[in-house]
Amino acid sequence: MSAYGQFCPVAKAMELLDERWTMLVVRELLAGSSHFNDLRRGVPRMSPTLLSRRLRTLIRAGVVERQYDGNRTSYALTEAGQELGPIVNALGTWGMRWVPELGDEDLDPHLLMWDIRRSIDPDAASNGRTVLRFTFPMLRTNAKDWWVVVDPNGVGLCDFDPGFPVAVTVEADLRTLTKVWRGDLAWRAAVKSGGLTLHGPSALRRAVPEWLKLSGFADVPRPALAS
Amino acid sequence: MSAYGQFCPVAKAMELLDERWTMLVVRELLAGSSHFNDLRRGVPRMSPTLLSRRLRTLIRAGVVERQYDGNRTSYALTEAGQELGPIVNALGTWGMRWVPELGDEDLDPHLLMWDIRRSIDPDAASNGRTVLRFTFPMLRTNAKDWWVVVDPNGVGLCDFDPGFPVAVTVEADLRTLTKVWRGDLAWRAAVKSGGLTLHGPSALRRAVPEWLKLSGFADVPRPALAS
DNA sequence: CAGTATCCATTTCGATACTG
DNA sequence: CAGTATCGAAATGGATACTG
Repeated sequence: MSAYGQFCPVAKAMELLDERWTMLVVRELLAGSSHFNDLRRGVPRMSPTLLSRRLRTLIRAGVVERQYDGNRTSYALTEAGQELGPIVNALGTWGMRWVPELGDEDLDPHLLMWDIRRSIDPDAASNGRTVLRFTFPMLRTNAKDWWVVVDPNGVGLCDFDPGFPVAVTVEADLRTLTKVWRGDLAWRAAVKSGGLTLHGPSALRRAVPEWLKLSGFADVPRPALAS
Repeated sequence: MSAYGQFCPVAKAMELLDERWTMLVVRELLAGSSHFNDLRRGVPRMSPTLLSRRLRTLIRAGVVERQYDGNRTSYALTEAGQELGPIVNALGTWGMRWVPELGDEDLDPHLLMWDIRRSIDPDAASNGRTVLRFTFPMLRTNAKDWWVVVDPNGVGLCDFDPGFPVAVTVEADLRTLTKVWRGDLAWRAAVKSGGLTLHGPSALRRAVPEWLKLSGFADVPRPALAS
């Protein structure tokens, strides 16, 4: 029931790509996730059953390949999948420009931290391990506190205290940090508004914006607003 | 229930754009249709109720504008809608490259003739009105015979004999003409295979390929096939 | 870690007929 | 021409629990 009955190549593409969640799974693969549970973190509200089904559909369509390296399963984009990169990029750019408002429903600390984690350069921790703590005081859930462990070997994300000393704590309103990440709000303005506060030695505090890269779409030029 | 609960701009874009049929309506608007019943011809299997609903959604999203010119309603893309042009294009290109097979279900004489009609240059009829007849002998439906009336003022499409003298008749197998239109099969090869035959004075027969432009995606380079 | 199984509420869509 | 009304069938997906 998902076929359009059209020979038009746009229709043939959309038969696959307009299924709910599919583009977000592709986006997550493009962003570098390759294991099932990593993919899940990029689409936190998707049930594992559905993710599994979408992956199978993408494999059948020749967009994704399943690999068994050693004893882990992983997923990778085929050449066809890689060619969706510019499309996902264009969609994100379009979304930034024309769907700028976020509802409270769109804020998600799990996804935000997952994205932030991914964008941190491991080499930022020049001298050994560095831990950043993020806290969202307004949240009452178990998604309130996060620890990002930056290590030359990689960047880890915990929702529990891993026990290492914390260099800087970022205390933020969820919406504020989300807007900063998206490039909707300047870091400086966020701090000024009180929606974002750093705690820690001032030298380290000043270094935080160096580590914490923003979304790849943060620099998309917004359309001039008509009023 | 169609929201993703993500601040990611790709997700925000797809909340709108991954709804079934939506991209095809946009494609049709980009191709130049602006009236309800013209749009319908570009998405023949979509019910009018659903088209109406999608248009309303697109209007609410700021992608389409409804206009009342004189006594006709028409739809046009806004600036946001125009910016979907490159995306639709990229999707069609991707579809050509990676979804090359067409099922019998994908063949549709209504859509094919609608597309062919659109691509004919009215000025091709240099000396007054010219009528091309298309016939699909294998079809038993009322979609078997078509008349394309090329006139300096525009190109009309009829599924009944308008009564004007016919310059050339194109007799074709539906799949063959569809493949020619998509650029999957060369005109010459189609004729040779017997899937496409022209009837009429040879001077006019030779002119047909000049009038009958192919799909905008016909020239997309196909990926090298692995075997 | 990498998924499957189950199950039902909800949505969605297609077909058809009809209207100002 | 430009839609709306209605209605049932199908599918879709969310939640949750479970498994090798």
